[in-house]
Amino acid sequence: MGRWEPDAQGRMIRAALELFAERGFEETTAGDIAARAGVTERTFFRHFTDKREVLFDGSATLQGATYDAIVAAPAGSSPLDAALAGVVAAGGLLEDRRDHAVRRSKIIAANPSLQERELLKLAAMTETAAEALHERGVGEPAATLAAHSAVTVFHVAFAQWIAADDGAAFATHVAESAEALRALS
Amino acid sequence: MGRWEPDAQGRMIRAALELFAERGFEETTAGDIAARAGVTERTFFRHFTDKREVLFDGSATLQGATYDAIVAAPAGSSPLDAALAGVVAAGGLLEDRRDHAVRRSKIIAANPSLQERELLKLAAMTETAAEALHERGVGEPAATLAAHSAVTVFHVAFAQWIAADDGAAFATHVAESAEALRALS
DNA sequence: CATCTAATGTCAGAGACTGTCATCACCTAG
DNA sequence: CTAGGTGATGACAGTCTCTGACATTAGATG
Repeated sequence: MGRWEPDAQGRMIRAALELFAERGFEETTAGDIAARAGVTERTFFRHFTDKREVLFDGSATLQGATYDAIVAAPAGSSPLDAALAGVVAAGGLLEDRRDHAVRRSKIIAANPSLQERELLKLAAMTETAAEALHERGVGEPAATLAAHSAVTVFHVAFAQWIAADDGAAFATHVAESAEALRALS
Repeated sequence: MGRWEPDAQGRMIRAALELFAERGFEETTAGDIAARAGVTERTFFRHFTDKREVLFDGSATLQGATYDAIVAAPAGSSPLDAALAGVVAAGGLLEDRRDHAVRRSKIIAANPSLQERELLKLAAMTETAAEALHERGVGEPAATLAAHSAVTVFHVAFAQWIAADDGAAFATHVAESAEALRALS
């Protein structure tokens, strides 16, 4: 258990979210976050590789869920359908924390350097999805293209899910965006 | 005309490319680049908003070419075809500087923080493409999805164009990737 | 009680950027 | 030909991000 106050990482994440919302990302120093969490700046950088990373703690979990769902998709699924099953699973993890996602999303939207980091995480998600498709026996370039398409759908569906306030499930937005994508060709 | 030695910006870009190739991005300081270019560090940051930006000078040009080509695409083109015409135009600008593109690409591939910046530029390209499609009367979400798809094709085609050494035109790689993308649905 | 270990604290320092003011090189008006 | 005017650069101080090295602490273990 915690030898000092428990859950230092969680405290820092919450402190960062508060401070970024109050004053903005650039106006908040790493030392500010650490102080509010009751630790030193040095401890902050032991838990997070850089100041931005404090907002992207759960991305590894999303990636893992995506990978598992793609591998576990029904045997007859097309590459695109399997990849879409992956992003639906990722969306499911966000479902019960929508207000947190909204707050976080606003902060990111207000800062280009945070958008960069988000794009990097989405790129990692794309690579993971492509690997999962390889696991299913999908070759190149189909795997990479299907992964890109699915993550694009995730991206668009996420934006709609955040913007809409109608309580529609994430999976519904995914289905709609996927339908629109197929209609392009 | 130049009051001091002319083309300070060009000198810094070339110096940066050399130094990043010689020692790596992180091992090169902004002061190193400035010194090789014959200016001070302060002057470097007057020309480039940050150290990474020195590698992304031409991206605005690519964006402009993409926008223009999409708007100028044949009247009957589908949204996806128009968007693809845009990325083919962007690729055309790279065509006669392939070795430069290869060197730059290697440096970016070796550094995550540069990949972030590249993803941000591709995202900007996506937004530009979507705007150009709006100009053609394409609505949402079709415009955004077609833009994403086209930029994905650009991304994949670029990687193949860099990797392949067979002198195939950029447009050929775009056509192949686009064909594979359509085959998904 | 002695020891070991994981997490934290303390301190010093390099490097990325920014603000401010002086300076310089060329251009133009008179 | 000389007196500004202008835009780019130099000089310098300072903040913030991030890292390395070493000491300290609280709890687990024997």
